[in-house]
Amino acid sequence: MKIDRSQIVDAALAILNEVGIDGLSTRLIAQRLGVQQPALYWHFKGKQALLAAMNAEMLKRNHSRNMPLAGETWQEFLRANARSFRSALLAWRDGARVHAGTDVDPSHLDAIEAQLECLLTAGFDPERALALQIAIGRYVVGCVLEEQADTADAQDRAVLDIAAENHPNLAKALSLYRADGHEALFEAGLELLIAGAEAAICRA
Amino acid sequence: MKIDRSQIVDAALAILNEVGIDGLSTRLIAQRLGVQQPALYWHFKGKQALLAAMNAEMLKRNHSRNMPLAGETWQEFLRANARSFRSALLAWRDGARVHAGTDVDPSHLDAIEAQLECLLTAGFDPERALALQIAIGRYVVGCVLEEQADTADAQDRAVLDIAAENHPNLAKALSLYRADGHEALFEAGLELLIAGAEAAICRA
DNA sequence: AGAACAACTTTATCGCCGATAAATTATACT
DNA sequence: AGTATAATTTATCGGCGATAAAGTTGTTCT
Repeated sequence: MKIDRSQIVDAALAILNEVGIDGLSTRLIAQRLGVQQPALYWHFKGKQALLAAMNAEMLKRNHSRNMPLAGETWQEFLRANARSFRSALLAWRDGARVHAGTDVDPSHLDAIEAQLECLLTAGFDPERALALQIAIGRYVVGCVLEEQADTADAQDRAVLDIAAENHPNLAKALSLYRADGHEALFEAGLELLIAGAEAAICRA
Repeated sequence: MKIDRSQIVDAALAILNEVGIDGLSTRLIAQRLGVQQPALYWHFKGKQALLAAMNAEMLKRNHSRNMPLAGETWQEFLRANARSFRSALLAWRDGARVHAGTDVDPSHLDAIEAQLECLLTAGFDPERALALQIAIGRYVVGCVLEEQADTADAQDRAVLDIAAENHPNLAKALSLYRADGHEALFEAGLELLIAGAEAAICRA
């Protein structure tokens, strides 16, 4: 059987969804491809390189909104961009853990350049523009990481409920948290960042 | 040799700083304690439980600003709290990776309650107060995670420099990024979140 | 045709890992 | 002294990422 890099990445992503990143082994991937495990090492230097390729493929498939559109305000673009990034990480099990710990992908530099351009045109100075972009990126990764790590079962939730009985503020907030879910929480933080940027640009 | 949980956690944290989380093995910890590896399993159900204890100890030792002080504005407290949290994660190698993937520590519920109280007094509704706290927490984790993952050597930096030659905005931003460093970047994002919260509360 | 070479996979093996079971020793209490 | 409980040791399991070396396949040059 002859295989190439893209087949390996495809198989690895499929298995990632089935067993999660902790269960993702080179042996499992090779088995799926009908090949012996060391064969993968001809195509990838090591597992780290494979994870980097998986990350790139994840983003390529789902992170579509990485360039500003004509006529789009910077706020609209930042929202769309952040949501697109989040979706891409959420689209695969443990996507955020796959992404974290990969280096900057040089193929995205064009997009970064265009994004900066959009912010500079809006009146940000280069320092603030970069800080804003990086802050949103790190916020997104932090959010998805916790969202995908959230394995709280009924028992865990009960423990929190009992603890909350003596913490009225927490109890109130907790019920809102559960009703709204991860997405509303993500959006709320995203709006904080954008509103903060608006305030900063008005002050400038 | 007789050991207890706190000795194990101490040894594990020391070794964490020496070899990083990927090199942290139960055998290494046991060796340091002059004990056989399965001995650890009497004190901890598994490695996950040990990591949770390490996380708790990390925060206990360094995350001191987790309660609002009398007379402190909510902005001042949020800043101090976020910086304290960040310092605690930075204080050990791969601290953010240790922290990510641990569940909410019930022993911190009192602090969370007091923090919410502080924000509610300032005029936030419970939903926004919780969202603000969570957003800051996730932002901090995202920041430290990338900061500690940043192993870019001279060669990586050179690759970025070359790529930046065709990307003037990126080049400008990059030089600022390198001059200011991780801390300034962290502070900039933190100020965005707080400014956004100020805007939200004024609108309410 | 046949040799040389490169591309790719297999077989075999290394040293490590987390975890469990069962036997063993230490400690504390009566 | 004797017994229960706490704690550790020995032995072992299955699985992991990685490497070395041998084998296979297909192409190219003469």
